[in-house]
Amino acid sequence: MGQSDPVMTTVCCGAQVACDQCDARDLAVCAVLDEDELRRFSAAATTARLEAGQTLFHEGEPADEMFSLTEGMIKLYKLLQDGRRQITGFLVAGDFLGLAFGRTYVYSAEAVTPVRLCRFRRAVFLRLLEEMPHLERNLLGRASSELAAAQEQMLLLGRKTARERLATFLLTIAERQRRTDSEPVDLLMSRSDIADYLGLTIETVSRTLSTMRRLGAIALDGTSRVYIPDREALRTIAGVG
Amino acid sequence: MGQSDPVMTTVCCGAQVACDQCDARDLAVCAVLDEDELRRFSAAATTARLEAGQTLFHEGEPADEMFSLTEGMIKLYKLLQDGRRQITGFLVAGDFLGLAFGRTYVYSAEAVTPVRLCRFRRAVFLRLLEEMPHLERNLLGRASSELAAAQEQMLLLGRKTARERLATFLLTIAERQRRTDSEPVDLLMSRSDIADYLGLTIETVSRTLSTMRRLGAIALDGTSRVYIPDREALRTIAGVG
DNA sequence: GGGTCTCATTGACCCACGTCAAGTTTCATG
DNA sequence: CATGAAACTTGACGTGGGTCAATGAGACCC
Repeated sequence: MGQSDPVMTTVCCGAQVACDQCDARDLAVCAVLDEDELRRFSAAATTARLEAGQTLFHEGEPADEMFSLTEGMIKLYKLLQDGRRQITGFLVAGDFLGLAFGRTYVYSAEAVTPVRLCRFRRAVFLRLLEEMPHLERNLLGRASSELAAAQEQMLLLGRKTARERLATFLLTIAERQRRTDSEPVDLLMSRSDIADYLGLTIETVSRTLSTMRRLGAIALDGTSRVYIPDREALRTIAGVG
Repeated sequence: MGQSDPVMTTVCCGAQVACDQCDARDLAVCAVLDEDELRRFSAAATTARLEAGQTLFHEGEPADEMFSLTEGMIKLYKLLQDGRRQITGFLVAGDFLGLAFGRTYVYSAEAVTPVRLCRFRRAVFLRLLEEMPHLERNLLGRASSELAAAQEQMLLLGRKTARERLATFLLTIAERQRRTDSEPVDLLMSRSDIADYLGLTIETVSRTLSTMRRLGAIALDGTSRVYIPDREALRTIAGVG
């Protein structure tokens, strides 16, 4: 029980990660746990890694596991039978996924970049949830924020123009990366992912970004590095204060 | 403490409602409370009524109260400055609204039909939440389902055609009203509400319903009563199994 | 350095849905 | 049962963004 013992997760895929040197230690659900809780929590977890493009799980599969993302980016999406895809969110370090009280996953999850995650058996996690009220409160808070973000996205998908969608998207990413106006933003995901997130086609995304560049609202360095010289101007385009 | 005492909520607007004769008793969050908890819970609540069209709260206002809808229908929506509106959901008896860990409401809420609700001061409700783990679990389950519904709606708004949107909408309502194929479905909300929920215009909603009627996929009685002769056929149109 | 593969950009054209403008139905009210 | 007023439907037409196709730009590999 010495305070200096690193809390270790079970070895998996050759990757052994100590919670106290985990990038997401202060971002993820485990941030609300005390030392003893963290010990039990991490004992229940295994770690996993995925390469970019690998699938974590598919919509409709039995929801036997839940995950906490510690590194990298994951996209969540739903498909229609003919292949039309809607990306419902991009998750980053600290985000939790797979929480399902139903029996199956309601979306698919795929790595955008290489990722690391903590992995929990569903039943084990639900037991921990009952033992740790902090944890449950934290998850409720997360669910509540995600819901607010989902509603914001419905407004975007239902009522905004292509230009407003792109402006909103860039601002959201810029705020998430906490950069100043002069620093560039890294998109990480492809045009195809952006299109499927914003309810557009890759051509429209490309054209709209080009137009914004021509107008001086943004500058592009390569395909995924974006400079936003004046966020306030972009906010005006985004149609939201 | 006699078991036969009806649990009463505080009088408000002249409406006095006993929990044990409340329509939503088995649907709402209070369904998970034991008798003692219910007593404390209802002691913390007042009841309220709204006429159709009245606003419960506006996006951006301080989120000082939370509500449990016991009767009628409420719509949630967000606005852009120029008046474009996106309805993010229709709530019915048993649904909870106003849960916000942030300081302000992130959407507006307005009565579609006359409604009754239980009303809680935010601080009081959050205290009850800490005392009643069942309640917290129930809210987490609700938030989780709402999130799944929101993702389904993103798929609809981002990727479905007008016809698919209407078919999906009608099926969702039919399932919510738990009617058989031969019984009609009551829409309750206006074409304008349907349009703003599905990311369309009222003209497109009207035209699409007319086309579906001409094709025999639905029959209309007045403007808000819809017969669905063959749900499976509508499911095919909706583009989802 | 050249070949190839993938992803992004750009152009030409098209169509589903939006806009604008009449009708028409419904329903509340005297 | 008239009389509005609001809600809904229908038609004619316009357009934002989709589709299809060609071109360009990296990245990777031999």
